[in-house]
Amino acid sequence: MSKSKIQVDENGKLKCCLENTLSIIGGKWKLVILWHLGVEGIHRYNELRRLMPGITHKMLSQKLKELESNGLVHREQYNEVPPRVEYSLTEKGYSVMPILEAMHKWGNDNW
Amino acid sequence: MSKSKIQVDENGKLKCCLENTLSIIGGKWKLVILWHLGVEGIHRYNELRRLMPGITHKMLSQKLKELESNGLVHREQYNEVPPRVEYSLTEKGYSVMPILEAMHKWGNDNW
DNA sequence: CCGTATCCTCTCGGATACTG
DNA sequence: CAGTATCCGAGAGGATACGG
Repeated sequence: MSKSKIQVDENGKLKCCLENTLSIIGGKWKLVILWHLGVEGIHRYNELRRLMPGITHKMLSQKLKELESNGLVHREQYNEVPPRVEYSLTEKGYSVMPILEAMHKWGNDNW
Repeated sequence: MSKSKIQVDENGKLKCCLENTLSIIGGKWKLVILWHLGVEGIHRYNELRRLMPGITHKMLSQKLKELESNGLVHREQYNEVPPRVEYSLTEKGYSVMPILEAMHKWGNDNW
């Protein structure tokens, strides 16, 4: 097994990339949310809740807001009664799919 | 942007893959440790400490032990004076490199 | 040199109730 | 339906001191 192609640009540079990335898509729920939106497309708020039985109201809205402010998720609100809000991935959101695929593959290979 | 190739096998199956993967390589330090060992090869304990200025004694030894018990890291102890311990990646450890590369690339592209 | 043991802080995430 | 507010507990992570 040869060494990786990854090279460090300067002192600590790559480490910072990893930490920056983790700060945006880390935690218990963000990758799962991104996966649902990436694989299945647009979802309403309560659809996402049903798809993630373990998540709480607070976590879902909080993580969606964080993902939106980081430009990974787009929030479309329709002023109807009852209210309707649809979430989808942005271009930047889709760009994390390779990470998701790599993790999914690794999870499959090691279980 | 078309949908991802990821497909869900059954109800919640892929989500579990992600969560299992996260449980092993998640957290603040594990990916950084794997990166150093994967890119630079074998390292002694104190070398790793110097490469990760922020990490504490407790975290480094704790995370190394977890990575070892999960079969990602190999620990080789030499009974000399002073003691010497070398850490390296196992085959399974190297198998997480695609995830690391994907995250590194994403971090670079988005900064 | 390479750790472990304690103790402590602080953030993440959960439960529950309330609002437009 | 789609959230926000408040409170709370557990556990991750840090500082420091001690041991083999």
